[in-house]
Order: sequence, then C-alpha cells, then structure tokens
Amino acid sequence: MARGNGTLLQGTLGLLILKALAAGELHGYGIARWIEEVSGDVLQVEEGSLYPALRRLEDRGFVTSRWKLTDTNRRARYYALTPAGKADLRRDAAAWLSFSAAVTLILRERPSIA
Amino acid sequence: MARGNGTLLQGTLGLLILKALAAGELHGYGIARWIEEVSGDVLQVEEGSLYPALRRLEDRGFVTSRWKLTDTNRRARYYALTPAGKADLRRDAAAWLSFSAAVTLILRERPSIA
DNA sequence: ACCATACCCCTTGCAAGACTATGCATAGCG
DNA sequence: CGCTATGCATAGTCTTGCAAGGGGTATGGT
Repeated sequence: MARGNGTLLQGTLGLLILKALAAGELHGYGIARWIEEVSGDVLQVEEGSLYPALRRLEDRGFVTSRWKLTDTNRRARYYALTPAGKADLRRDAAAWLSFSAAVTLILRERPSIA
Repeated sequence: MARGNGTLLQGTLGLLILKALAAGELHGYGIARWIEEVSGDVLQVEEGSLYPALRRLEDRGFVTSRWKLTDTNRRARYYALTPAGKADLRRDAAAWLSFSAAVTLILRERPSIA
C-alpha cells in the first residue's frame, strides 16, 4: 500500500481488500484497480503487498478463493468474503474510523502558546 | 501506539509526537499524556514505542533534546522541534489527512450490487 | 517511618506488514 | 510478431509498534 510514493500504514490494506469484496467476488487485479479508482488514485496498491495480504486473509478465514475465467477470457483467482470476513470488516472499519478521527482531531489541534 | 488493546497503525506515532511538540518543548511522559488526553483516551502511547520513536526522530534531525528539571522538580528529558521537524510535520500531516480521507471515503462507499 | 502512587527514563527481542525486485504467463491489437 | 494490459506469485529487506523487562525520584497519606 502506498500513497503515491512511499510506504504507508500497516493494517489498512487488509481492511480495504475486505471492503472491496463487500459487493461481491473479485480477483486480485480487480481489487487493486477498484481501490485506486474509488480513492481517486490517492491510494496505490502494489502487487507485492496485495498478494501476501490476500494470502493472510485467507489463512485467517476471512476470504475464500477459486480459479475462474474473467469476462475477458482470462484465468484469474477470485476472492470472496466469508461470514467471518464480513464480521471482521465491520469491526475493523469501525475501529479505523474511530482511530482516524482521533488522529485527525489531534492534527487539527491548534498549538496554543504553552 | 495502541487503541486500548492491540496493535495499531505504523507511521502515525512519529507524526503525533511532532504535533505534540508544535506548541513547545515537552518531555516524553508529557508527550504521551498529551496525546492520550487530546484524543479522549482513544489513543494510548506505550513507553516501549515512545522512546524508540523519539530516538528515531532525533537521529533524523527532527527533534533535539536536553535534560531539564520539571516544574515539579524532577529530572526529565525535554524534546523540541527543529526547523526540519516543523517541515516534516507539515508534510506528513498533510499526507496523513489526504490518506485518511481517502480510506474513510472508501469505507463509507455503499456496496452496490455488482 | 513507610509505603503506595504518581512521575520519569530506557533497552532488548520480537512480529507484523508493506515495499522492491523479480519472475512467470496469456489475450488482443496493430 | 512485438507491445501493452491483464493477471499471479515469491524472496528478501526494512520500518515500526509492542511486550516485557530494567532503573530511579518526589510526595502524600497512614
């Protein structure tokens, strides 16, 4: 996961992947494109981050996967949310919103003259 | 950095520390208390994260430090922003706000029937 | 006098996860 | 036939947060 150039926050990639799958099954490449598109290209998804992340999510039982042909006649691995994945998405999304709100609040804090 | 219990997002601690110092010099303990207070106790700062982070910021030239007595007559190490630290704070804060806005946007996205 | 509770500093070792670099393969198009 | 977009995957590196431990000092209550 990157924000244009450098490294970014650990923990958000898994969350975004789960979110991408909320609307239905999708393959890795599609997930990456979806995240980039919906974020207005603010977020870039590196393949070297994506596939290990998918593997982790599958190991944890949050997604399942299967080979299928795309509508453009290509072999691709499709991922789908499990019930546990849905539950985790809800939890983590709530936690992230709370966390990011707290950080944003702090960053907007006016430095008062100590 | 923690959110009550577990692990949280890498990359934000340094930023929050710099922000804490924006109003003037502060010691480690004070930085931690400030972050917790301003966040309404949503964010917890572990000492095992804090001091290594301060060390890194100093190595990078973003903060300087010196021993001083607190107003309660205690020996404490005070940290202060350098010009480079101020510049980094501006950059990273902007990047973070942009990033978190993008993630939040995605999370609020309605899953449409694909 | 003593003890609990804040206050205050620091290190080692570990684990998680994102990135770079690299490699492979195939469909469609000019 | 080569180029581009589509697609998957791994090995190695690096950063960074955390748990678990180690110090020490001032102050107030009992």
